[in-house]
Amino acid sequence: MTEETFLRQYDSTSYEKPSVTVDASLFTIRDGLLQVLMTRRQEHPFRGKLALPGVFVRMEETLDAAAARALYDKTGLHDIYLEQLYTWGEPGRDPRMRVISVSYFALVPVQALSGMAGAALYPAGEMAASPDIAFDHSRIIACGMERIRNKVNYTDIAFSLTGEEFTLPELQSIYEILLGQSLYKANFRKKIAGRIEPTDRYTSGSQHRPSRIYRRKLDTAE
Amino acid sequence: MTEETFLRQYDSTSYEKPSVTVDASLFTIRDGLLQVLMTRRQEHPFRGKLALPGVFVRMEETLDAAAARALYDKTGLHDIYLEQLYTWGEPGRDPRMRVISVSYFALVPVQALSGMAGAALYPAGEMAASPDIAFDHSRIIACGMERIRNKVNYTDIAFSLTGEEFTLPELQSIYEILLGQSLYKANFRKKIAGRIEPTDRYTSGSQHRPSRIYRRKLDTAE
DNA sequence: GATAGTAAGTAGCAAATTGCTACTAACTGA
DNA sequence: TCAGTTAGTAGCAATTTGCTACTTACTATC
Repeated sequence: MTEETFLRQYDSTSYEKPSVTVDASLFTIRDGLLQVLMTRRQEHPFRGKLALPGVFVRMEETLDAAAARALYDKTGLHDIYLEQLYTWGEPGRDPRMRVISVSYFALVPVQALSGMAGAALYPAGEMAASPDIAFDHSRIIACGMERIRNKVNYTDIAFSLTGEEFTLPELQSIYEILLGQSLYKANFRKKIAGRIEPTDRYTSGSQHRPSRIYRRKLDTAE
Repeated sequence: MTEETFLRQYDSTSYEKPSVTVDASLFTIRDGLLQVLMTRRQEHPFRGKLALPGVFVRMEETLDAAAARALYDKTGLHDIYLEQLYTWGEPGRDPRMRVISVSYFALVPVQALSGMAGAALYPAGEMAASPDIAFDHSRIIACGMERIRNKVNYTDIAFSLTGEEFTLPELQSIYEILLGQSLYKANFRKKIAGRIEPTDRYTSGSQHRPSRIYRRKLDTAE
């Protein structure tokens, strides 16, 4: 059957349709590790297993809005960095019915989650490798981690994981965790020098040299 | 309403669901330009406008399979480079009903399309900029071009646009077209040297120095 | 068969970036 | 004051990139 034939015959009420959901992986850095927000399922299927927050897409709602809603329901957070990741549609990925899931990933500084009692964060690396996660959510997390790793070097997503103000050791640590490798201090500083600006303040309280506090430079038209 | 409540109440038959389609942009290089396969719509909506090949996803079919089917219907080609691009779900993108479209892009050497009378290829740049394309397919094409441009440098997707054998001037031209900039011959050659291997043959018939024919090296474990 | 035209292919230097080591600076606690 | 610790800087070597200029190999034409 060609596409034209199929379209001509198609009637939006007469064919069975898949359900569409959005699943969102919210990443943050805590304790020097990339961690991901997960919920424990109360219902069949995969009852008792960890899963990503997800919602069914409403008829009048954009996909982005559905993803934001899934995270808002769990965290109370608005306006966080959110990006579409990949769409998963394997028949059988949900044993109940055909479900097509549009996945998203989000990045927030851990401070933003402080109210949540930190309850639902789990190390992303472990989640990506665990065989004991609901649905195909383990693969989704792995996919998100890979996407982040790829984008760190040519975008500013790392800044989504800091507060407004940060020190360079903090920022470098974020880069290192996302990339999974250590970086040379001097080179790192040269590379990001153009994207940050110093404040005149310094950290204090540590028992070593204080570090200068920076903020992001919103591009002064190069 | 929280997610748990929503899930508990959800019954796969009682809610209205969006339709799910797959739209595929097949790119190739012809006449020194990136071109994309399009069809002219025979039906409402956007009758007479150019659109990407697309199909409704069948209940028992993976998304990848649906994308392959959409292209097979138009080209007769199997086993081409195919990658998921982005999922478009804006309510109103199809005036008939809520349609969520998972887009894919494909890359094929133009020789593979020879049988098709080349009928349906159009310059991708123009399609991406044209306001007169069906649905949001113009944006999808723009998104595909951008993805390709980003991936050229850190993957081998460019090879999907050559035949089995190629000359270095040909390959360089593909890179230049995909990247939208010219490259230095000597540097280009150094960079891809590790990923190709020479045959002992050369082109002939041109009225200048023949170029050596290469093929892709399937990685000999570095 | 010499020569002009053209594109393939190579050499090699300059500039920029990256890899890496080693230093100096600023704080605290003993 | 000194030891411990981390922040921050200097600077060289190695590699990659930007760029120019050359040599090579073919055809067509005089």
